Amino acid sequence: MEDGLIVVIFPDGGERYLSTELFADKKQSTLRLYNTSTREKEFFKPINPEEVLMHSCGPTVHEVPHVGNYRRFVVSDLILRYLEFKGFKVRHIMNIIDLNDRSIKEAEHASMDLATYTERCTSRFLGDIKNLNIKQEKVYPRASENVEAMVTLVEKLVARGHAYEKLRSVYFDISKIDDYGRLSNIDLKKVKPGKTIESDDYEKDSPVDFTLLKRSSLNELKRGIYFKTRWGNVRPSWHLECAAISLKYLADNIDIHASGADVIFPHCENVMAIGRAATGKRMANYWINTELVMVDGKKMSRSLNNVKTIEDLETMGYGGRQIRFFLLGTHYRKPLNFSLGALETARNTVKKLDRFIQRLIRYTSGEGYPDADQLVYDIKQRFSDAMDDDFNISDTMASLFEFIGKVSIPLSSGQLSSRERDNVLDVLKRIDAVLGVMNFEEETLTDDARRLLEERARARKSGDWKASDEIRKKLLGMGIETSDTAHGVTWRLK
RNA sequence: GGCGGCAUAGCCAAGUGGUUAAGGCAGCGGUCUGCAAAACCGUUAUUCAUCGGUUCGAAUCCGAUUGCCGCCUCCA
Repeated sequence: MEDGLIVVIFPDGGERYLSTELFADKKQSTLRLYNTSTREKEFFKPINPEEVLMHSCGPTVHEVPHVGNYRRFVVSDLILRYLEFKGFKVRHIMNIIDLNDRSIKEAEHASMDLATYTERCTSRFLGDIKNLNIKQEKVYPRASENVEAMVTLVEKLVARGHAYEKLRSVYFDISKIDDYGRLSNIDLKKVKPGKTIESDDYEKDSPVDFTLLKRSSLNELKRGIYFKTRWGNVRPSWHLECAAISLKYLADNIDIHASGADVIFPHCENVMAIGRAATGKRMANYWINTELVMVDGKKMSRSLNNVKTIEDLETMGYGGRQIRFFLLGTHYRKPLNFSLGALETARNTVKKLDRFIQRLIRYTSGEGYPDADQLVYDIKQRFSDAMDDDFNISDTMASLFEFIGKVSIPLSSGQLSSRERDNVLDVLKRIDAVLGVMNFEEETLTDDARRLLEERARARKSGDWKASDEIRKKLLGMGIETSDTAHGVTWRLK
C-alpha cells in the first residue's frame, strides 16, 4: 500500500504501543505547523532530516527592542528548542537589521556614528535575549556586514529581469512573480493605489514595486553611509537585507521562516518574492508568524507610545523567566495582552514551579508510589502531543500542571521513592529544555540565616513565641519564608 | 473600502460535532499550626457575544447581527 490509513484497535486503548518503534514513522514527523502561506496546519517535513534550516527575522536596532518584539524571538526559541527536543539538528539564523532608514535617522539625531549608535542597541538586545533564556547563537549576521551579498543578489535579480534601475535606485518588479500576494493573501488589484506609495519613491515603474537599493542622499554620502555599485552609491532596503542574509547563511530553500504577524505584508511577502526571483525556488517551506503584544487593546509599538522594554519590566521587579513565561503563555497565533495582572500571574505561576522543584530536590525518599512511573510516562506523551499540535502551549501547560498536581500527592505524603523522584526531576528537565522557564538550582542559606533558623527552633522549643515570631519576621526580611510542619521546620526563598 | 483574525468563569486561557466545558492566576472553605506561611483536600461557567438555521445531538458547522483587533501608511 502506497498511501492510506491503517486503523488498529487495541483492547486497552493502545497508548503504550504508540511510542514504540512500531508506530515511529521515520519519514513523517508528528509535528504539525500552521503555515501562513497555505493558511493550514501541515505536517512538518524537513527538506533534509539531518539538519533543519530556520531563519528568524531579527530586530531592527535603531531602538532597544521592546516586549512586543521579544515575543516573536521567544517563540522562535520555543520552536527551535522543540525541534531539538524532537531530535532534529537545527541551523538557525537571526539577523540584526542595523542599516535602515530609522537607524540612519536616529543616529544623526544622536549625533553619533551609525555603527556606534546601532551597536548600543545591539548589545542591549543580546543582553535581553540572554535574560529571556533565549538560546544564544554563535553568530548574529548584521545587515551592515553583508552588503556585498545584497549587491550580488540584486545583480542576479537585474540579470534575471526581476529588478530595474531608475535614477540610481534599484527596484523589484513584482509583475514578474505570478503568485505575488499569496503569502499575505493580498490582491494587488484591490489595494488602493496612493495608499501604498511612499511619497519619495515616485520613480518606480509601478507603485507596488518595492525598493531594493536606495540611492544614498547627500547627507548620507557625507556621513559615509553608502556603498559603491554599478548603479551608483546606494544603501540596501530591509526586505533585501533579510532575504540576502537568509540565502547567504542558510540556503535557497529553507524549512522555516519565522517573523511577526504584522510584517507578513509587505516584508515577508517581499522576502519571499526576492528568493523566488533569484533562485526559482521557494525561499521557505513553512512561514510562521507570531501575533502581536497588545496594550489596552492596541498593538504595542513605538508609534503608539505604549512600549515597555525588558529593562522597564526588570525595574518593576519582573525577571527574565517571568517575562519569558508571560510571552510564552499564550498561543503564538493569538494576540497577547500586556498588563500588570498578566505579569503578576506569570510571576506567581513561575514561583509555583520553583517551589515544586525545590521540594523535589530536597525530598528524602519514601518506599515508592505505584502510579509514579505511569505519571512520568503520561506527561512525556501529553507534552509532545500538545506541542506537536502547532505548539499548543495552553494544553502543554495544562499537562504540566496536572502532572505536578498528581506528583504532589506522593510527594506530600512521603511515598515517592528516590528513583521515582529522580525520574520526575528528569522529565521536568527534559520539558524545560523546551520551555526554559524553570530553575533546578538548589536554594541555599547564608550562615546568618542558618543561625537564625536554629535560634528560632530553640525559641519555639521553649515556647517563646514572641522571640520566635520576631526571628521569623527577620528571616522574611532576608527573603526567607519558614514553615512549621509536623515533620519539623522548613524554609524556602521568597 | 479590501483582506484576515478574535469573542468561553472575577482575570488569563484550552477545547472546534457526542460521556461530568482542560489548566493557570485570584478568591472562598477545610486539614495542619501556638499564630502564621507553605503544602495538601475541597470549591468557583446547566453554559461558551447576540439572534436564527442545520443535526438525534452544537461552545464546536452555516447565516445574520454586535463589539474588538491586525495588515493594506508610520512603527515592526
